[in-house]
Amino acid sequence: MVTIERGDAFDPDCPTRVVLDRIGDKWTVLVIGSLEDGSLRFSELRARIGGVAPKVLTQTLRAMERDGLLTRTVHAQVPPRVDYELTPLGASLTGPIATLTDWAETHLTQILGSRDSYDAAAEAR
Amino acid sequence: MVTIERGDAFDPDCPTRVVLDRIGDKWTVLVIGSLEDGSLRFSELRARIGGVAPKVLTQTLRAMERDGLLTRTVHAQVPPRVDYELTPLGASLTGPIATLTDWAETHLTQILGSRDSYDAAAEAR
DNA sequence: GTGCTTGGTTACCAACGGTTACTGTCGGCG
DNA sequence: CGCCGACAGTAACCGTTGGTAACCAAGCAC
Repeated sequence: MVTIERGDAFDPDCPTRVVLDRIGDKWTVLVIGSLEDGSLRFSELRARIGGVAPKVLTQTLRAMERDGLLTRTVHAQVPPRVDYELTPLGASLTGPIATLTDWAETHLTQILGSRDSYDAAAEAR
Repeated sequence: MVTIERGDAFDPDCPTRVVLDRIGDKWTVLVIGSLEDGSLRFSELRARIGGVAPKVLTQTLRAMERDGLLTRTVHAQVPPRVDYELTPLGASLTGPIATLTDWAETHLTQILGSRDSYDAAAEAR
């Protein structure tokens, strides 16, 4: 057996890397957080997530749709309306992501502090 | 109190974004995984993590050191020796990351399948 | 002196993320 | 009739970033 020793993702050819890349995408995380409690339309997502350019949001949404994390529903209306909604697969990601954001919130001050002292030391150097 | 509505990270000025950015970095995740069970030297990390360029590894390690996730110890030896080791803060990240990689491994086939059908549909279009 | 090892740094380059501006469509309004 | 505005993007451009290849410094063995 080839026991890939717990991590697996250390092999650049391992597809888990691909998944990690997607999860690692900043916007993906924020989109999932935004859709956690219901579907939203494009412009609502844009407003909810501060500072995202439409092109980038489109790219992110398409990639997520491709990966089966969300569904894209176009309503043939006069002002076009497109709803985005998490699939069960996408919803199953909210758990792990919540774990991560919890960690971030908990250790935020610690990190910022460490960063300050590092910069101060570099300054003095 | 300013209740930032569960997510917080939706404000681009919120420092949690910064933390998410770091966590979202592909290499950071892999470095933490590599150091999980003990310190490693630069070249060991390089070998362990497939496909990382020295420059990028250096950047990643410096950023992590700055954030207090790991310590960098230089031994004044003839062939220089530099050891990298997780701090308690860095080690506390292994939990959340494990959650994520577990998810990735569990849903990998599902994602890959979704991706295939999406591509097939696009092909036919 | 030359070569070897380790741990990087320094050009250099392509690709991607991001910003701004523009498009298409249709209803409504003047 | 003709123009405007809303929505959901797309197009063109451009700067930063990730990545590659080459080089450097220190000391010891030869």
